[in-house]
Order: sequence, then structure tokens, then C-alpha cells
Amino acid sequence: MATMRDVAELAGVSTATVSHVVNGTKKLSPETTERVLMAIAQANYTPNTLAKSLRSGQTHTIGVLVEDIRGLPVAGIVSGINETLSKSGYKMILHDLHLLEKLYNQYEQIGAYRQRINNGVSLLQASNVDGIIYVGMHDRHLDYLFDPMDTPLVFAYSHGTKEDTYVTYSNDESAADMTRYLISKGHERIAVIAGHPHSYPTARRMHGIQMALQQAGLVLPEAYIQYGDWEYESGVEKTRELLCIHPRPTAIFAMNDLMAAGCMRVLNEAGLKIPQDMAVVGFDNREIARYLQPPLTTIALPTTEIGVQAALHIMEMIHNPAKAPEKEIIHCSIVERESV
Amino acid sequence: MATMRDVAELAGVSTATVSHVVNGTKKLSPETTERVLMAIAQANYTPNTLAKSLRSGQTHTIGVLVEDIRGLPVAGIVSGINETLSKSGYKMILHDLHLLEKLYNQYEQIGAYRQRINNGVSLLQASNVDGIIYVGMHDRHLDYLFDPMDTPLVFAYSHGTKEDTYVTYSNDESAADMTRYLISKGHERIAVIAGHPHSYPTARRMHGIQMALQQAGLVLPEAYIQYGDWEYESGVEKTRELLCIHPRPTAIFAMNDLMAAGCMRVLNEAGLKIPQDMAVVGFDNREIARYLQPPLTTIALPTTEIGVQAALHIMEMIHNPAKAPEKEIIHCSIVERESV
DNA sequence: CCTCCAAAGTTAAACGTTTTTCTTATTATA
DNA sequence: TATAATAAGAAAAACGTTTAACTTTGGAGG
Repeated sequence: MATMRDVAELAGVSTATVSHVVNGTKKLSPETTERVLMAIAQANYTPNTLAKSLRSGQTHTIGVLVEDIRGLPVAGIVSGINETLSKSGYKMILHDLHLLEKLYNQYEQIGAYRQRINNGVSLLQASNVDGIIYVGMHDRHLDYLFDPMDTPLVFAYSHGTKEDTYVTYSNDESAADMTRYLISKGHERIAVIAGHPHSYPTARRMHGIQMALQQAGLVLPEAYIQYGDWEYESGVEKTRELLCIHPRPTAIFAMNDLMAAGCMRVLNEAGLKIPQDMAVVGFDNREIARYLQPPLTTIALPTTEIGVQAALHIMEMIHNPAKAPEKEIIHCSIVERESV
Repeated sequence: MATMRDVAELAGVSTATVSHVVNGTKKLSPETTERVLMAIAQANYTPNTLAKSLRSGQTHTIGVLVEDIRGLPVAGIVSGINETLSKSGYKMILHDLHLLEKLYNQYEQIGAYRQRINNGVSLLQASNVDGIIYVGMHDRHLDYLFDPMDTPLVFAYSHGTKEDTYVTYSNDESAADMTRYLISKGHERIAVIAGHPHSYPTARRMHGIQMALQQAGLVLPEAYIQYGDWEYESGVEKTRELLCIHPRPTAIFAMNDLMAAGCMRVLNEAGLKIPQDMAVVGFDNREIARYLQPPLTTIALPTTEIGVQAALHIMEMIHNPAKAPEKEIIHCSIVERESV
């Protein structure tokens, strides 16, 4: 590899001069500039990133900490991050925490979580990253898991405390939108298969649904609310319960696509036509939603957009370290298919 | 951040000595070692990776080039790579080529492909990675897309030419295994919904099926072979054709889960019970396979294992650059569910 | 009593940049 | 004409390590 010194000799100037033409840090005579440029081309010179970083203290590298890359929305977010960073000449060190298995018995494992996260952070900091993006789930008191640090940090998807910068999606509004959509289609008896009763998304989505219902002058009877656990099985179970109620609801809002799938199966088995006898909607827009019979109308998580925004935020923070924390909530869109 | 010089002063030795105790590169007296260790602890010293790399020429960083992180097996492979690299103190720069959209009209786009790939490679090389892992699809003459280079390179999932190191999974054997499995369940009339007629996996899997059939003394009539395009729709279409044939097959082997899903839908609509009236199997073990009615028996891609092995290989190649190329083909396992 | 060698450290030169300070030459100002 | 100001570039000191080459000391061997 050609070094700056080689170029300098070739052009008959000092390395300082070469540096200045490369970075445009000083005004130089056109002739010299030209000579240096020629020499650069001739030597096929590329600056050595390591030396540059060592000297300048900036690596143009962002550390991305993911709870588990195999987790559903994660890949999309990472994709958005990567695309955006690339465009600005940043690169990305990805570190996977492999936390997928332990998602629901989290509270017992808070210590293990903390350790893995701090390990990850240390690892990234040892790599001299300019900033860190944490990509993870909701519903956990993330701030307690992070030791304080001076590296700029943004949360993507998940969110920390008031003092952190994060970008997430809107639970309330999306659920409200979907509810309004169902109402606009003539439904007045809308039942809900919720997620884990004490989880953050369940509470927020529930709130959105209630809001929209209330605005339309409708009520949501207690019996119409069934709490599941986000899994397929709970979708089937809760739907069975729902079918026993009189008057029977005309639409079921499952808080994720997996439970919606379970729901549709039961409806099928009961000989109910979707959407004629019962409308079903989900949340997440997993791949499975496209392939259900009929294809499921659901809410698409704006994963790429979350990644894009997170990347934009971290770059801003690096540029301006005194910046106040910002919270960004991205709106989800409804994917209309044939289940309502 | 404390530097080596700080530690040296604290311990009253030279930086060389500190370096030697940190790296164990020279025998030193126990007392000195002890003093240095104390000083390191006291100063909370961590070596500066950039300086280390600049001096030694090794970054302990692997560049991972993925065609699209949102693509199906990719996340699993990346997960395996990351896990393995981490254990050996390597880190990973991930670069996403965003090639997902153009997957099937590839041949026209060979130039664009080449450019994006070489951009990615340059980007990684500019980051001084010690090696590169390319994670991508089959069925493309990858070697033509890569400019020659001196950085160690291994292909994961996809594979290059004879001269490259790659790790992939076994198409032939897996398809043969599944065929034998069907035969062992008493099926003698097995139909196939294949993938794209000219694609590599189609050819290999077809070969495996024929092998197994032949060994069992069975034949595969021309009419029992339908070529689709890997998509759900072609699964429904081809199944319809299959149902018109007499004698009707008793089992359908779809070459991926999406087509299997389409197939099952048609079977359902035709009032045929799965697996009593017709057995169905797929390939890939996508998430969707678990949630079909009945759950689909299919072949699981060993994604994590591919990643693990790719990581192992690249580290070996870095350690020993003169190593001869190796090809590793990992066996897939059958996931038994209820569709046969 | 020399000489040699090993042991335990130190010195200093790299690695390839950036950037502050310094030099020299030219032009503008009084 | 003398002087200051500016322009264009060079020198050299960093950034934090590693490592080859050197020094010093203390024994061992003859």
C-alpha cells in the first residue's frame, strides 16, 4: 500500500502538503494541488484509516448492539442503520447479545442482562466507536441496565429513560388508527386479544384502542378483552373464549400477527368466514401475515425508518455532543389485505 | 483514558516493559511484573486498539458482507459468525449490500452487482479488516463478481469457484433424506414442486430426490415434476396441476416452505386432508412452517452452524495464509411436524 | 582474573497520519 | 525604502503502541 510519504516524494512536496490537499484543510496553489493529485492517482494512494483515527480520535465507526439479530424487527432496523451510516461514510461494528431465549423471564435475569450489555458496551468502546446504537425490545427498564458512559448512545425500537435519546414507533396511535379503520368498516363490537397483561406495548395499544372507541362513542366490554402472551397458542385459546360471548363481536383485534394467526385458525375450524362473519386484524406485519388465508390486514412496524432515524440521531450527537436528548416516535401504517 | 506511558511512570519502568507484561512477550522478574500489574489496575488502563493495530498491522476485525440482512437465512448466519468471532476476540464490521430486491432478474444486472460488491469490498479493506466473509445466495457465478484480492475471503451459504473456501449446506443429501423419509412412511408416488428450473438448488435437490427414489426402486414420472419460482403463488398453481394427474401422488415435496404453503392451501380448498389424503413437505424451515395447518414437516437450514464454520475458517486463514482452500458442506436435519 | 553469556530492562525507531509552529518569499502599506 | 502582512509550503511533534537493538548487571567457566 502506498503511503502519504510515497505520494509526497512523488510530488516533491511534504506530507503536510499532501494531507492538506487530501482534506482540503488549507489553501494551496493550483499547481501544487494538481501535482499532488497526479501523484495520488499514480501511486494509487488510499489514506490509512487506522493512522487517521489514531491521530484524530475519530473512527467514523458506530457500534450497534442488538439483543438478537434473529429477532423479528431487528434485521430491518439494522438494515436502515447500515444504509444511512454508509451514505455518510460511517461504518458499523455489530455485536449480538444473544438475548433472544430469555425474553420473557427477564426479571429474574436482570443481573445477567446487565453483565452482557456492559460487556458489549465495553467491547465496542474498546474498539473506539464514536457512538453506540442499542437495538432492542420495549418493556424493560433499560436505563438500569446501562452503566453511565460518555459515548453517545441512542436507543432504537426500545427506549430508555427521559434523559436518553431514542427512536421508537407509536403504539397508541397505531392501535387507535386500526380501531378507527375497523369502525369505518362498520364494526361496532370489537374484541381484543391483548399481549402480556403487564407489558408496555399491551398497555399502550390498549390505551389507543380505548381512545378511538371512546371518540366513536363505543364501549369495550370487559369480556371483550382477553389477555394472551403474544404466542400463537394464546391466540387460539382466547378466540375460543371470545366465541362463547353473546353478543358475539364482529371483529377481533389481535395485538400481534402470531395471535391473529391462532385466532384465524379457530375461526376457520368453527366454520366462520373471514371477513364476512368475523374480521381479524393483527400487529407487526410479520411475513406470516401475507400467507394466511385470507391474507391478514395488519400494522407494519416501520423498522427501516427507525434504523434510519437512529443513525441520523447518533451522527448528530457525535457532531454536537452538547445536544439535548430527543425522543422520536414514528408512525406505523396499516397494511390492508383481505381479513376485514 | 490512561495510556501505556502513564502506567510505565506509575510503575517506574519503561513502556517497553509494560508492553511486555501486557502481551507476555518477554520474561520479566516477578517483582516488576507485579508492580506493572498493580499500576495497570490503579490507572484502569486498557490498551488502545488503534495504536496496536497501526503498529502490528492486525485489526482483529472481520468484514462481513451480506447481500441483504433482511433475507431469510442471513440473520442466522450472521448470528453464528458473531458468536464465534466474539469468543476469539474478533469483532465484526457488517456491510449490507441491499441486494434483496433484485434477486431473480440478476443476470441482466451483473454489472450493478459487481460494482456494489466491489464497493463493499473496498470499504471493508479500507477499514483494514483481517478477512472477509461473504454471506449470500447460491446460484450465481460469484467468482466473476469479485475482483481478485489478497484479503482472505470465505463464502458462507453461497459458494464461489473451486479455488475458494466456502461453507454451505447439502442440497443433494437433504433432499434425498427427506425423500427417504417419505418413502419410509409408505409413500411411493411422490410429486415434486421444484424451484426455478435453471437454478442451482433446484438441480441439486432434484438430483437428491432422484437418487433416493432410484435406490428404493421407485420412479418419478415426468408429470410429477412441476417447476415453480419459489413463490407462494407458484405453489398453489402447480398443486392444482398436480391434482389433475392420475394416478394422483400421495405426497408432495415442495422445494421451499412458501410453495409448500401455497400447496397446502389448495389441498385445503380441495377438501383433501393433510396428511391423510396427501402428505406435504417443504424446505427451509421458515417461521411460517410452524404456523401452517397442520404444522409443516420441513428441512431446517443449518444457518447458525454455517456462520460458526465460516468464522472458524476465516480465522484459520488469517493465522495461516498459505492454507489451501477448503469446502465444507453442512448437513441439514429434518424437522418432523404433522404434515406427513 | 578475564571473558562470555544470560537475564532484565531501557532506548528509540517505527506504524501513517494530522496539525501547530516555523520559514521563506512576495506583496501591500506608510 | 523600510516594514508589516500575507501566502505557500516545510519541519516536526504528536497519537499510543510494538519491537529490534542496545545497555547494564551478575554469575559461570576457564
